[in-house]
Amino acid sequence: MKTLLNSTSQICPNLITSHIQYDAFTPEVMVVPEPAGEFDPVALESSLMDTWRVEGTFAKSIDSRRGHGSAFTFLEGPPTANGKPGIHHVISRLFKDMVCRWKTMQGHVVERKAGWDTHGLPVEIEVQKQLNLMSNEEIEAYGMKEFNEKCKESVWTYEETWREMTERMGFWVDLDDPYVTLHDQYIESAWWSLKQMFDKGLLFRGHKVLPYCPQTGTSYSSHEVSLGYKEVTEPAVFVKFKLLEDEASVLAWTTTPWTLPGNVGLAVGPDVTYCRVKITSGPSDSWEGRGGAEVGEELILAKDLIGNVLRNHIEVLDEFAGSEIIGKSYKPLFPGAIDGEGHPSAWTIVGADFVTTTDGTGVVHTAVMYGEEDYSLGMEVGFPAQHTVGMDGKFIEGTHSDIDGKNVKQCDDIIIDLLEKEGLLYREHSYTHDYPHCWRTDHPLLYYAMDSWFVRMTAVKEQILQYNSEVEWAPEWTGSKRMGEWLSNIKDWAISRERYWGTPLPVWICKKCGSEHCVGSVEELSEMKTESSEMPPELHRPYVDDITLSCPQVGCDGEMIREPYVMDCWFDSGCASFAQWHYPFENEDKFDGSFPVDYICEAVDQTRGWFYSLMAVSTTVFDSICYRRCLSLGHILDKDGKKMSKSKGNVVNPWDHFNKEGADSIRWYMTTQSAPWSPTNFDPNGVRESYAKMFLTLWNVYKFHADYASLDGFDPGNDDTFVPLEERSHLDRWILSKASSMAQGYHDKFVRWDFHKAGRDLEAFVVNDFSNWYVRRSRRRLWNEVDSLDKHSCQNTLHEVLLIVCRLMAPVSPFVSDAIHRGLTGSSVHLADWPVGSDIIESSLPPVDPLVEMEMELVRSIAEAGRRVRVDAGRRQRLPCRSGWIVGGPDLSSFHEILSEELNVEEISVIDDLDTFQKIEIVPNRKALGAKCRADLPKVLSELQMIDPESLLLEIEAGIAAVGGYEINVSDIDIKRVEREGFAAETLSGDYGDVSLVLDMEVDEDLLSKGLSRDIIRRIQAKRKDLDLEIEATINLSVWIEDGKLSDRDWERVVSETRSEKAYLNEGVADDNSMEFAVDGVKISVRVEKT
RNA sequence: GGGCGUGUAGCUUAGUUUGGCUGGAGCACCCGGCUGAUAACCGGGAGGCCACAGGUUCAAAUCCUGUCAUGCCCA
Repeated sequence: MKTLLNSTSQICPNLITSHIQYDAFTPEVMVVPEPAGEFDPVALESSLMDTWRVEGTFAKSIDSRRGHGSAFTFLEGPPTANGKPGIHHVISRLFKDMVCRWKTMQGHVVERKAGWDTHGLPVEIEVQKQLNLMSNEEIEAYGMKEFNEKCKESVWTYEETWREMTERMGFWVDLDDPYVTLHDQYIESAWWSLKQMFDKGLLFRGHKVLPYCPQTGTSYSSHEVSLGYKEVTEPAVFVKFKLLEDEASVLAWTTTPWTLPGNVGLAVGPDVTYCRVKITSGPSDSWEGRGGAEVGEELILAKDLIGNVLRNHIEVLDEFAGSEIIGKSYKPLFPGAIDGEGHPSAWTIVGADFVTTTDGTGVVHTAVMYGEEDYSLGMEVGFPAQHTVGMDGKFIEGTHSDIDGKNVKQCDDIIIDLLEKEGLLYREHSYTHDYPHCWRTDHPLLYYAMDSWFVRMTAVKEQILQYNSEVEWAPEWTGSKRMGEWLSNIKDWAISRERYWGTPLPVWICKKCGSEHCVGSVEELSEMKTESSEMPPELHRPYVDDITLSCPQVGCDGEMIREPYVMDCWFDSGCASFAQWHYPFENEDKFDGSFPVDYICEAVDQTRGWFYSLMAVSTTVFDSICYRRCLSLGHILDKDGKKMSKSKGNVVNPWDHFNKEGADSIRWYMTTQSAPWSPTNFDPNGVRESYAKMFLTLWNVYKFHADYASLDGFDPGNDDTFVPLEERSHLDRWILSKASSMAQGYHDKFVRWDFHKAGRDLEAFVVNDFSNWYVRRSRRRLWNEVDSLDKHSCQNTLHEVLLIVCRLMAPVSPFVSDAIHRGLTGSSVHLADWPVGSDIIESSLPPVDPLVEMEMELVRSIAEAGRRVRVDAGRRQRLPCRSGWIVGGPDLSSFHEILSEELNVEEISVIDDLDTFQKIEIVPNRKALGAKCRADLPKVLSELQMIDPESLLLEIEAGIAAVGGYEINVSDIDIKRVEREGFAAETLSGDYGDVSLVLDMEVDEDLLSKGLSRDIIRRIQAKRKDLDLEIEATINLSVWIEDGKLSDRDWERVVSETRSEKAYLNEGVADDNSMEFAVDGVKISVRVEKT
């Protein structure tokens, strides 16, 4: 007799050896499977990683598709390797990988170049912390060259960790030839693109108001600002601005008195109501601090705020809309601090929509350089943009003799005194609010207009909106709403940063004539540099800072100096589509073949990040979209829906799962547990569930097949054991058809980005249809040691369905699918074709047979119903029924054998006489009736309930039915058949109509004997399992039965089913080694011994 | 403060586009059954103010308005 190899120590024997040579263009070499062994995902995945490395499977999966000549291009959003990869990186890499693998299997060439984002503030901050350099001065004292060297090193801190994670999770991307934003080639491409913008007149100099720390000389990103909010109490003042050609003053409020010398305008709401009031009494007793107003003095402020602001009795003289005072001039608070020459709007009242009456006076003091709204308003109405404060945080000479050269935050009090002396202060008070502070020095930040370079995105608004609408976004609203809203309020893009580590801004300005020049290549730099300048060893600061250019203006012999900025690192990554190829300096073919890219995928926070910068660059440089499809992923949160953060201690380490359930289980879990764009609450139990349900089940199906195929020497490539579809059993044809329709649905869901739904369907198929029904029903077919058509039929079917399943799941879970595929065919699933096909490859799915699918569905429903019927009738499952009847429905005679086993019924027959067991019921169709009866629906429903169904049906057939005054026809009701009382029966409704199952509840000696034998067999088998016996092992058996009878035939069945070598019935006496149990009052003792 | 998501059983979720039968599954739990079938399987049960409050409608988880919670982006 053949024996099954005990192969628990031998995991996937085909994996490690790489001697098998594959060629995607030769037919697959089928193999006799080896026994599968126990499922050990970590060992399996580790050995597959080795196999892939040795075999070069990734490269082969690409190269083998070159024959079709159809590319699908992917662009990797570059991560920064100076931070550790976390679980959230796994999810985005998963969806990148999944689509690329899928498209590869569809026959496309999918090259995947890795990329690294290596510039930017986070890198500098990291190094500053490391070296304890807390200001720009300290960095410069340390040495910019040395500092940047440190940055360059720091960028690779976690590269190895990233590589390990990437390989371990099975993300196929070319890490050996990545694009790197700090490479000269990459920088040169970025320079080139900036020059395109410059030549189109889209690059300009302006100011950007940023939170700025004068102590460190650094402006801050919003991220850094959020690190340093503190609650502070500061002086706030109500200031009188004396109108020219009018007795009154306009009252304005500010919490930053130091900005008052820079005041150049007052903003009012055009639609806000203002009042002119007259002071009618002196100050109240409760007056605090400095300031005041004379009786008779007139003030203007918003009507709604009079009560909040004023501390004198007043008389309202006039009431008017803000628009009426727009254009009026007032006396500057600090004459001479700002030169208003050429700015007629300076020190006038202007209208602005952002003015509200929620606080202050309804009049907004505007100092152009010290507030973002102030600045944009100033640009709009033509206020002078001049500083009263230097980069050192001190007032510039000539502002006012009392404050010149002094730190602004220390001047609040002096300024208030000055105002008081001039009679310009109405009132002061303390104001408590959250204000950003420098996280390094703890000093308050100043909002300060920094010199900055901009890309004029406002000039290409229409184009970029158009291109955005051409992208296929998943989900749709990321594009139409999130991105669309953002773009419709598009602002010019501030691309310069006053930093050290980044792509240097390639703009030089002539000291003599002031002309600007943007350098677009290394060659151009070399041609234009002055003789005394050296070519830089790399395109970074400080080297490029030292280069001066000869001014190209005709008639100018000036020297050009570089603007000392680096570029926003979003600009770097926004150039990835061409800079990864060093286009246009080389690789023109590669760029042409991959632009616009077919697919990108990142988390949703990239909408305003990389998704935008790519689109901004491609619109301004190429006048084109950059990507055709964009999948925007939801964030990964902890199991309670909270953000993962180190401080909360809820960060999940992917390795915890890599080393436990394996990468495939994480990937499957992440794919199936929610829509890609929905936030994912990461539940470690969910990963375990995926492992236990999907992978364990699939592996055991595979093991079942492989173990017997190995034992039988089944070779799927052997024509002698192949069974044509039409000769296979209904069960085989059913699972093949079911696999086929599932595959088609799976594919359709992939196309619609519904990967989660696709995965759930596949899982349901594997667990419910394939394992719990097909394999369970087929188990005995393979136990048969003799070769038979039926056994071969089953083996071929198992082989074919497993292949379909592996190929469908390969993009999601590339390890287990490959292990099984290699076990079945000797070749990698990643070299196999997508079973559903594509526009370039054929489908390989078996035919769909809707009839057999519908019949089997009914058979399974009947089997389930049978168990319910037994429970209701109190008849245990192992006690057979003599007869069962099926009433109605399609012809299920081909399935009677299955049904009789499932139901434990000796004989299944079909009868037509519905009325023996059934009656009809009328179920109202609410949708149809509601449309017809509207408000009368409840009345009609209750009347319908009263009517005799049989006669109503007759009336409907005759067309004379009416209920509650409404004519009722067939479409208003559904007819349902239900079993009559008193039968052990159940009726099912479905596409096949109504079908009833009726069971015969009679009991006789023969049935009791059969039931008894099943119970005895079951006990013995459990005992065998307890004893850890091999399946082939034989036993010696003794059975004693009291008050019951087992027929000879049933006793023989017990003996053979339990592989008993010696068997004794009612011989000798039961002893301590035997087990006792009772079935239907019959006492039984059993003794099992190993032979 | 603004924009865009999300909120359904203890947990993970389907259903929301297009209103209509008793809101459907899985995990966990309880009862029963079955098993040489795997961390399994089958039948049944318990568990839902469908975040909350209004509105539209004969009818709302679904449409509308507002509120709350949570997440992202912007200020």
